[in-house]
Amino acid sequence: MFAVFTKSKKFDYFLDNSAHMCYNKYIMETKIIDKDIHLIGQKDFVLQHIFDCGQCFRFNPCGENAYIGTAFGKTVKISSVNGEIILHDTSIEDFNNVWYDYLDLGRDYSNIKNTLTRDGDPVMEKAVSYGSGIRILNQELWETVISFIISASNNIPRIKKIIELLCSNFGESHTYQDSIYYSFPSAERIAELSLEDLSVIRAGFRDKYILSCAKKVVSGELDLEAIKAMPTPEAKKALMSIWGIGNKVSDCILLFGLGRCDSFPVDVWIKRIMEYCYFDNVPQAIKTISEFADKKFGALGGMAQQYLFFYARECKIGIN
DNA sequence: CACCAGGCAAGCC
DNA sequence: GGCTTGCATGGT
Repeated sequence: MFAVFTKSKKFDYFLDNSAHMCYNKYIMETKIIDKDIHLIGQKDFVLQHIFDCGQCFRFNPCGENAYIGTAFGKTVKISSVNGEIILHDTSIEDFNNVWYDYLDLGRDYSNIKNTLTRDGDPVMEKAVSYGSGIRILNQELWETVISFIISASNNIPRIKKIIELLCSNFGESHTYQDSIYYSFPSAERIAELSLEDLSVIRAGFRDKYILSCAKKVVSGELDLEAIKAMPTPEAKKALMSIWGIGNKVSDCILLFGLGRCDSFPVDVWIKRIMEYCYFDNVPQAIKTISEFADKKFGALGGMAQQYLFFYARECKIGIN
């Protein structure tokens, strides 16, 4: 005996006594038990691959096979149990409006991996096998801009620490599972701070970039919504007009905040692994590596970049 | 102590 | 245009 529970742009939900069942056109089946949403048969989804490949800085391990983090002002714990992905203590509304897109659940990563390894390239075969469950998160643009300004000449643990301090000091608090979490502070909130106020986050020389960027957004000189609609070259140019954002950081923002999957950011890790795997370990100019990647990976450059980045870090390739 | 970290801006030539 | 240098902070 089924009854229609609710209907969204992405799913039709049916009520079956205590459990809501639904089916989506993209592979997976979804089951809602109490306030937990179970993704059954979700392919190409490994929490460690998604949250430990340096694309986002606000999700952290939480016990065995679980991560907890905040995005779009909402906190969620995601676990992996017996092949099911469980989003804990969330709602259908948040799943549809936030987490479905954030986790990029509408994209077929098997197809992407097949395409990247189609030519039998042993490098991509290996990279894809290491990070088989990677998905590129669709993150909030403002947060991505500031996060990657902070990333410049920095290491991932410290980037995470600085962002956490930024949020806990200046974000808005909310409660999730009896603990307090903080949203990413708005441009308006940051713009009203002084450099001295901001010094508590220990961002070093990047503090002035953060402040300047926030003020540009608040004044309207920088319109992030307009950038979303721009073709990639124009969007990149607009991003690079921001103090503290250069070639590499803008490529990261294009990929992680603007969904431009062809963007191939070349950082020290990517430079090393590309030289090691494709240039006989001979140092190359960043521009050479970019052009090689664009030609080889084309529209899937960003995807390839994430598999390579994860692979390089897992294997410490290029380090000695 | 030096060197490095998901680079960038500014100052040179 | 391309190349060099200083930069805040924390870890090894």
